[in-house]
Amino acid sequence: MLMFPTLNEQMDLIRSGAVEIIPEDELIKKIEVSIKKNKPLIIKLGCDPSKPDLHIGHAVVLHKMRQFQDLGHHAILIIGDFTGMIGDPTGKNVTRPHLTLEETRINGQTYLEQATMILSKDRLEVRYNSEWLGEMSFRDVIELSAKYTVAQLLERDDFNIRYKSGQPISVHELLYPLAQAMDSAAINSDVELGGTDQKFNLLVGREIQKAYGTEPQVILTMPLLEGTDGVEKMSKSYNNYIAFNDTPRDMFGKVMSIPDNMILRFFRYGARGTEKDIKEMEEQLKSDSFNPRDAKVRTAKQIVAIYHGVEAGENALAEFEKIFKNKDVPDEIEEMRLDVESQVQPLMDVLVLTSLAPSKKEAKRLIEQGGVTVDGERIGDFRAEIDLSKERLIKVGKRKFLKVSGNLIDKINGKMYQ
RNA sequence: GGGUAGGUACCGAAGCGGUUAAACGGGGCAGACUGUAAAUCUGCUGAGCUCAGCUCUACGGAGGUUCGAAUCCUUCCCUGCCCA
Repeated sequence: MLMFPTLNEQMDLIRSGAVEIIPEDELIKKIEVSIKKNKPLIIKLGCDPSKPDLHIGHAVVLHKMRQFQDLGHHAILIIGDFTGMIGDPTGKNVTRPHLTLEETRINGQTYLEQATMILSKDRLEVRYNSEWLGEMSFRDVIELSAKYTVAQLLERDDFNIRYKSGQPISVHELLYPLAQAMDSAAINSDVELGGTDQKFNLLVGREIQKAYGTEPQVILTMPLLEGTDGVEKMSKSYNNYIAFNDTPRDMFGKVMSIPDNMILRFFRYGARGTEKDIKEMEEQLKSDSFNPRDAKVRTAKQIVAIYHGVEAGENALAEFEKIFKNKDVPDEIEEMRLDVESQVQPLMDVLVLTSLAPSKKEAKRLIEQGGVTVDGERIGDFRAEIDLSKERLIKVGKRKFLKVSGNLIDKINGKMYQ
């Protein structure tokens, strides 16, 4: 038999880090009923499978979902395979390309794999919204859209801005919030989680649930974590993200690159810092004798540990110190063998063939700017050649390392020598 | 349906017949510096080559005028706004 923590215990944990809970008293009531009837709440989190690469910004809300699971509630992850075909309006004036159902399905699977790095697999249900949205007839859609008005939809900030500034809004984009709201009605969610940018959509869910005669969900919003630049929100398009699938080394380095004033935020929302630890770090950062770098290291280690384990966090730290403090080379460097007709190759070509540079022009620039090192020796002449008969260590910029060697092949019949 | 304003490189935005691979800003990359992959400063930022030079591709698409077009003309596509 399940035992739920007390109301206060639940609320303390649920409130921590949340921006808004609307309306909070309804949540309290729901939890009270849940404890009394010993019945878990249904917690909804929708995800957009058009972008299957999760980053730490997405993690904020997943961590919250996990807390609900730990409290004994039932998590439903909705993969928006159907809505993915529409694409959530991003506020950008470009309407995004639509994906096919198959594509969104594949992405959804990838998404799930990553999400379960944070979510528990117990008390987790995964639903695809094509299940109900795909079944709706045009009549159903009209019925649904009759329950909401254009003016209400235009209240949404990004619609509003686009409308006022004369940028296009397609009708299907307007329909998106309604589709998402339909999900809530379909699964009877008690609580829906989302980033603060989702507030509008989440609230529409309440209205639509009421319109279909079910108890409205409570919405809980989490902040949007800024990216490594500390300015824009974390997003792939700003290239300021830390992906779940980043290597420990990259993850660590990226955390180390955040501005000092972001340390606490990353610690709380990215590293899952407890209230107690956050307080402690806050005090430390206030003291002059404390080096903010140490707080960053702690945050970085903890974040790496979530995705790669504690040991990986320690190793990443060691590597980082090696590369940047001691300007040394990392322990593990990727190796690559190139098929060549001659062991002596122009360095520029090698850079392009190994994808260290995207084009020969770019390779030339890198060399001329002194960004390329072979076996520790800086090469300044873009015409330089490199002998690949033994393994060479090429370094491009501060943090790209590659061991390259040549693999002689016969041009005529493609046979390998060696 | 009528009128009108637009569509420029990764993004924003100049240019409105030649000296424009296209000002400026952001972003990105490299170098110096640093606790730091932060901040700051400097440089670079379409591609290929027999590389202080040459060639090709590029200003929504397709044609045309011209010695020469992102810039002028025709036409098509896309978008905003106003009127109906």
